[in-house]
Amino acid sequence: MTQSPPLGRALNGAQGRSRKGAGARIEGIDYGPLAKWLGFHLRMAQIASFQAFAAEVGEVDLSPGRFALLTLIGRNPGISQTVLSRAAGRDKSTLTPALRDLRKRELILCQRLARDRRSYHLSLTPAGQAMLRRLTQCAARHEHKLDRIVGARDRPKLLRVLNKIVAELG
Amino acid sequence: MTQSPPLGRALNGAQGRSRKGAGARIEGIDYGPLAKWLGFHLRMAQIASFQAFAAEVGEVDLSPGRFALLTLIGRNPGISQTVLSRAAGRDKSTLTPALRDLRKRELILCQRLARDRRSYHLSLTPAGQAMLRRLTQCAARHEHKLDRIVGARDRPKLLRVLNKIVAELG
DNA sequence: GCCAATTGGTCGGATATAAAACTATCCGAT
DNA sequence: ATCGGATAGTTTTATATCCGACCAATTGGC
Repeated sequence: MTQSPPLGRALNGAQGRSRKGAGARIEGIDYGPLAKWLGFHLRMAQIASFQAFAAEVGEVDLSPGRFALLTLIGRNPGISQTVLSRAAGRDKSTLTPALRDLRKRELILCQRLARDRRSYHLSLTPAGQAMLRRLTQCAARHEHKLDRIVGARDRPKLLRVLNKIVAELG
Repeated sequence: MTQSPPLGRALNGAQGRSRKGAGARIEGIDYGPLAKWLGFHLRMAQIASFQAFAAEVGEVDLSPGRFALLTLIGRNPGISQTVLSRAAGRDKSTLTPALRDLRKRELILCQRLARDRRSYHLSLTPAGQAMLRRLTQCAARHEHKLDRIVGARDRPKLLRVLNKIVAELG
């Protein structure tokens, strides 16, 4: 048995921050049933979105995946790693190296509380908050691009459908 | 600078075949701006879809990523690795181990033609065609699930939007 | 024809991810 | 109070992926 991608995987996640290939459909290729399958197109759209986001972030040296973590920690100070992993849709073991990196960069705080010394309480440092603000602006530009593509009218519907997929498949 | 995901991220593709966590939104968590961002939801939906597909495939020991490759090769016999990689939205270097595995399992044929001895002409073996048929049935079941979630009415629209994202961001 | 540029594929290095096994801690029942 | 099960994180192992560097074959300009 193997992994995925990341998809995705995902979207952001396990994919790279490539700017090269990948994206548009290729001329002269018969996609067969793939052309009609939502799963395949979800994957392709996620990859494209991820790459575009990475390009938007650009010089700021923080991957989209880390950005999602920062946002969730910023919004939920005191969150634990396990809950964070589920919120971000990743395995808890994945977070160990990611959070270690964020901690090393002084972007987050990992506090062991006396109350329960198994878990950590995660929170942002001031530097983390500043980084989050900066990235949030990049993300807003990226979302603006997507808005132009999707259209303001269809956007809420798209969000609803994606949510439904996540909720009912999970 | 880092990679992604896979998507997938993959996406998929680049994601794993997990069946565990990941999927539904978590109670009591404030997603903040993430809740409104298409990029994030694309990622989450792709991960959920990927995992559901992996569960559907189940005992058949072939990952969703390999399945996309088989489909594309089956539909485009004689395709080269580079074209295949772009069609599948992955880097060409990624295909080297994947195709080696498919070849070892006798599912595909890699022929060097005298015409241009750099490239391979890829095609399915009879076993590959049988495997593809089997997986196509799994995929159909998976798509049927998605159909129930998305609704037959909205499905074409969703496909169109996802396509547009891929086309215009690429 | 010859050499530079291009193209197809592979390799090595780095990161992301998941699953399973493990450690440490906590909690509940007896 | 103690022991067994549950919970939080980490580690280990295995894939997947990207990117840049590389090699081989082809092609085009001269």
